[in-house]
Amino acid sequence: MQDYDAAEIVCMDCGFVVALNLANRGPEWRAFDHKEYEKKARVGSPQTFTIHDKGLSTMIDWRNRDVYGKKLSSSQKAQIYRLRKWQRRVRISDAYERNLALALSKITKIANSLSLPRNILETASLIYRKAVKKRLIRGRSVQEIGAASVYIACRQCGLARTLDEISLASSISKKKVGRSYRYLLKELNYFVPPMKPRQYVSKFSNQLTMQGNVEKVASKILVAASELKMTCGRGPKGIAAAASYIAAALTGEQMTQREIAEIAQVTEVTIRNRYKEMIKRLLFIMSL
DNA sequence: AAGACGAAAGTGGTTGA
DNA sequence: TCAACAACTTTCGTCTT
Repeated sequence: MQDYDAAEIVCMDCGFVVALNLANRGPEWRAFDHKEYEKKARVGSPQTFTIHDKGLSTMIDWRNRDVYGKKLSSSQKAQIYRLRKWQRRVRISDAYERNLALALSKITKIANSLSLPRNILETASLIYRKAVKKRLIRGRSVQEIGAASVYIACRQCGLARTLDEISLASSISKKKVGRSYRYLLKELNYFVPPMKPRQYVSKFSNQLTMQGNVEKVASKILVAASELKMTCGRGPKGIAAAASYIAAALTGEQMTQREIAEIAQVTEVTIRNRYKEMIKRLLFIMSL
């Protein structure tokens, strides 16, 4: 996955940055509202769901000149003026378009502040479009639905982002994001599998700047743990944190429980409980 | 002195009557 | 609508390195 805004190639499994400094082949601008969009749009830009008309519309130049650069006669000028007016009306005429333009810019903002890869942004935009089409936004906050779309997009792509992070980036309370999230899932008939601990592990090890094999060991522990049916009914974060802790210890990279608890957003107690269970079971298996 | 440990009470969200 | 409930957190005193 390529993230042009951050000029990175990002692994969609774990969010790991594979390469930096790509050439940006997309448009060099971003549009936050329709006016700005009109100023910056040009032919040949790639299609994207993040702009309300998918970046596909034509636009009439504002200078009153013809293709040869000659000034237009006054009757031509008047005609062009009328054409422009109509085009404006056609493009952002109804509430639908206006809503979309606003919401997509909000979604872009959230995604950027979380430095999410481009395809998450596209997915979130697509989800939002569906929501609008089904008239699910009526009487609801655009921001809330936007934030929820981003969250769903993350979950669908298996990127470990918590409600907290989304709520922080969008400055909308966790409760509201969660509510809208469930609402969208229900109304759009989406199914989102619960987070796998595995996905958290990669996130943690990135944030902890641990070496690659710590992550590998942690994954192995998780596989073993889930085979032992130890993962059901438990919060995936706690399990992932515990696995990371054990893996770090095994590879001689000793992390304190607090350090892991900090970035995993669980308490040391939870890590302790999980990892004690795991150690017990794993040792038992190994002694067979 | 810092980290790890564990008991006990508290919290917020889900479930089932 | 409400109480029971499971998972997790908070708090705090004690043990270990």
